[in-house]
Amino acid sequence: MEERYKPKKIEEKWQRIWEEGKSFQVSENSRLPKYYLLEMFPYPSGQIHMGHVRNYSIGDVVARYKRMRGFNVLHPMGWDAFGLPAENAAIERGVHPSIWTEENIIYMRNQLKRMGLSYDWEREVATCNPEYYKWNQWIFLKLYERGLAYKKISSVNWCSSCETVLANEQVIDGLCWRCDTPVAPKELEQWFFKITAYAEELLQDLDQLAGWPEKVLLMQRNWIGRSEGAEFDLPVGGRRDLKVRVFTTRPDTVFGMAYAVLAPEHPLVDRLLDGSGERAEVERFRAEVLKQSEQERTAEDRPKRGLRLSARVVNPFNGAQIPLFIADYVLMTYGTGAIMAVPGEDQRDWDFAKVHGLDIIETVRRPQGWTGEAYTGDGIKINSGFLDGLAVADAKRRAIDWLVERGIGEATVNYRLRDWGISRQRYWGTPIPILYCEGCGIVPVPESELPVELPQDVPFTGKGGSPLLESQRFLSASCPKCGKPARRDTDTMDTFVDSSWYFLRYLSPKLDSAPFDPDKAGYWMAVDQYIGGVEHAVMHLLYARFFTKVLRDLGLTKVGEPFTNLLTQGMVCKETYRCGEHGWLFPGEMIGSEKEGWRCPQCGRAAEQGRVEKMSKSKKNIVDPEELITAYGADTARLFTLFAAPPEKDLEWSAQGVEGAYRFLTRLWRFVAQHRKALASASSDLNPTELSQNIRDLRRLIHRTIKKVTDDIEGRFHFNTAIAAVMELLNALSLSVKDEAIWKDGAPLIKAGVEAIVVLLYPFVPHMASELWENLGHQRGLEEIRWPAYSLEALEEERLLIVVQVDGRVRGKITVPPDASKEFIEAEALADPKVKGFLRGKEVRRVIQVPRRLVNIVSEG
RNA sequence: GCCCGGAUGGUGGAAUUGGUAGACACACGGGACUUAAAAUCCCGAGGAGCCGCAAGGCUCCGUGCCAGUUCGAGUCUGGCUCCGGGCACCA
Repeated sequence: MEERYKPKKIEEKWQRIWEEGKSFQVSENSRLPKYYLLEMFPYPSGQIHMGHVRNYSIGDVVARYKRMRGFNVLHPMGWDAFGLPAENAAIERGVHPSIWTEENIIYMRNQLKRMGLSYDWEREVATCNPEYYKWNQWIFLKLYERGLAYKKISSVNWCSSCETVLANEQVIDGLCWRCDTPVAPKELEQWFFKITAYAEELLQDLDQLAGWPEKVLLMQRNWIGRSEGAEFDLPVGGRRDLKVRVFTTRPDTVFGMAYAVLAPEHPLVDRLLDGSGERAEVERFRAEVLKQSEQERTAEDRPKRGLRLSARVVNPFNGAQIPLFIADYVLMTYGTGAIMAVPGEDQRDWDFAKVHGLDIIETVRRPQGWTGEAYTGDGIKINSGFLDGLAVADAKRRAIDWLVERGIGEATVNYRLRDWGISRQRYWGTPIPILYCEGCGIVPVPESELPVELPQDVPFTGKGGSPLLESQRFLSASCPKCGKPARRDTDTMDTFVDSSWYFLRYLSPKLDSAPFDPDKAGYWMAVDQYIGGVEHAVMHLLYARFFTKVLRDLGLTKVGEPFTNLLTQGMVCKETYRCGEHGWLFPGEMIGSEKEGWRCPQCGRAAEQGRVEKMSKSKKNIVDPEELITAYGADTARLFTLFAAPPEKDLEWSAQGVEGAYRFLTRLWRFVAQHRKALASASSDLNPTELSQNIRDLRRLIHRTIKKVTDDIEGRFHFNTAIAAVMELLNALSLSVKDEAIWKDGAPLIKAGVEAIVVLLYPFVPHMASELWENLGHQRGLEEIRWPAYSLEALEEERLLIVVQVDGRVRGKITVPPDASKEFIEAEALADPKVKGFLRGKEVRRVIQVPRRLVNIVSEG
């Protein structure tokens, strides 16, 4: 064994051994219980970043740990390979998206392999391969057959100069990111998946997900946004043929209705106009509203803008004619696109009524001393006709009954969740398998003709709509029904479609007769542990849950929830530097020094140290994992990211922290190298003669460390504290080996301690642990070794330290035998000289004991 | 704006169920080794103050801010401040 730790050499060695030995390939044919571990697959952007290093290091700990616990672990990896950056690279650098993507995958796969991650690479998938996206198309057709895929008009961000659709991130302050032209909405007919058909089930089933973080469940619940209420019609004054259907969650407040509001886009608005003057005003108002984002329109701190129409509507409950408005704070996408407004009991309506000088009628008695504006709490109904005297909940029911009896309304459940728009006017995605025939209309591409492949020969200009429109070969087809010429749909699918079922494709990645093998899904599903960034807490996870339910209803899998346990990891952050004039600076490009201060290379002015932010290219605070691995090795990179913070918290990058992780590994290496010979001759049995106190303490520490590391990995993924415990054990062993007496009687224990460290560290730093294990004389690799057990007997404390408080403040400490009685401990505590001092002249009122920990003596009432 | 989180020494963090705040590590300071430096090893340390020649001992304050519950609060409750994630075409 070499004296020096050479990570490059040993990491290459073990990676080769794992690869040649196919150590991590798994099949369904195992007597062991299955464990499906999944990490969110990366977008192949070019290089892995620290977020990936963190995500996959966490995952690999779990994978290797679970194998040691005797599970048949499926741990796959693949590529979320469709997306905008590839198309941007094509536009900016003239590389074809498929080539750019393929090169990135090759490079990044190599980087992941150099991290020593225990994937079954035989199962790798890339969503941009026709063998994969064929099944996106197949699933689309199944959804279409079931009425779960449909077309409707919706608006997109349109740059009139580039004549193209922009993604939200390509719109900067309302302007096109390429040409600074103001972006305007444009109405297009687009494909939607009817996720709302599953809204109730998606909500209900959250209750089954005990293994998900509470905050994610809450975010999903709020996103789905179920609200119960009523829908009913308001007749338009003097227009027998017209009525406005409104949705409200507060049917009990109908007697407080001061006015009604339509969304400016509401189709009924045009039919309510009186003359060209009003039409022009409405057009002007609509144009203003269109400039605002939905977020701006609904912001509670902005003035609510509205336009009063000449038409009036009738409150069916009391026959009152009330004003009708169009206003920005009512959205066409929620409810019926129209509301009744009750300023007394709704703050938005209250704000609006104040601005427009409208009546405010209170319909719920305010509590004593109420000073607020709109009152949304419970109470007794007033000013409400037949509802007077009822509580809010009863009044809601009575009001709905009243509506139902007269046939003008009904109880409804409304969701904030909207259908999922999947159309994208782009090239680098899955083509939507639909044809348009002049005679037959919309015709799905027959299954037998899938996949509809992306054509290679298209220009990438960033202008003029989807590149697919430029390919005649792609565009023209013949109608499968009548054989006449037909035109292909040129939209491609949202990339969230790809990632909504990839975890199923891993189960049979090469199958060409179905998206996945139902038998294999029966064995592997659901995913036992899913690990990825918090930023996916709502959308990706909701879409994947939706797809799983649809695939279940298609009879392909039995599970209704894809991910049993979820770990959402925090982001990787680092400090930033910027120049007042030239913006963000790379630490490496600054001039000057740490002592005299860093300066901007362009203007020489002092660089301000900005705050710690999420690593991103734009803020120039990225650290390339490649350099890290080259300089220190994969084990150090892994150890640092796992030790610096618990997984769910943000991780702050620290060059010194990396240095520290490396130093620990070096120290461990040196320790084993120095004592290897002595350890080799140590027997593995302890001398049965009486052990000294020091040796008994060391034995307890070893077992306590095994327990601590086990509990930290198993229960809560707190790898930082697990590693800290191992460090403590190494510190203790380092002291022990200096003690002749311990060597004499306890050599086997030192050996057991070193081996425990190596085995416990294997999930974290597998290369180093494997190399040390081999050097300790073991023939079988750690892949075949079981996780160590601890002995309860060895954990037994020989004496307990009890803290003694007087009136809640620590005043003394006593040591007692572990089986000491309450009475004994109380007597000892009261007898402690320091405690006595604090009790002098005071009366003991009561004594509180926490078993094995603490005594609190309360002296005054 | 709305929804969801977070804040603990000079720094990252620990304290798992309301019971010794600061484990482990980094940075720092001191010492050993060395001709010297690096590396390594050992020691110290939350802040303020007090007692003592010294070793050492003692007191108060302290987990973003303000209240509250409790014998006891980093942990629970209410109200704030600041920072971050998501908000439906980034993935």
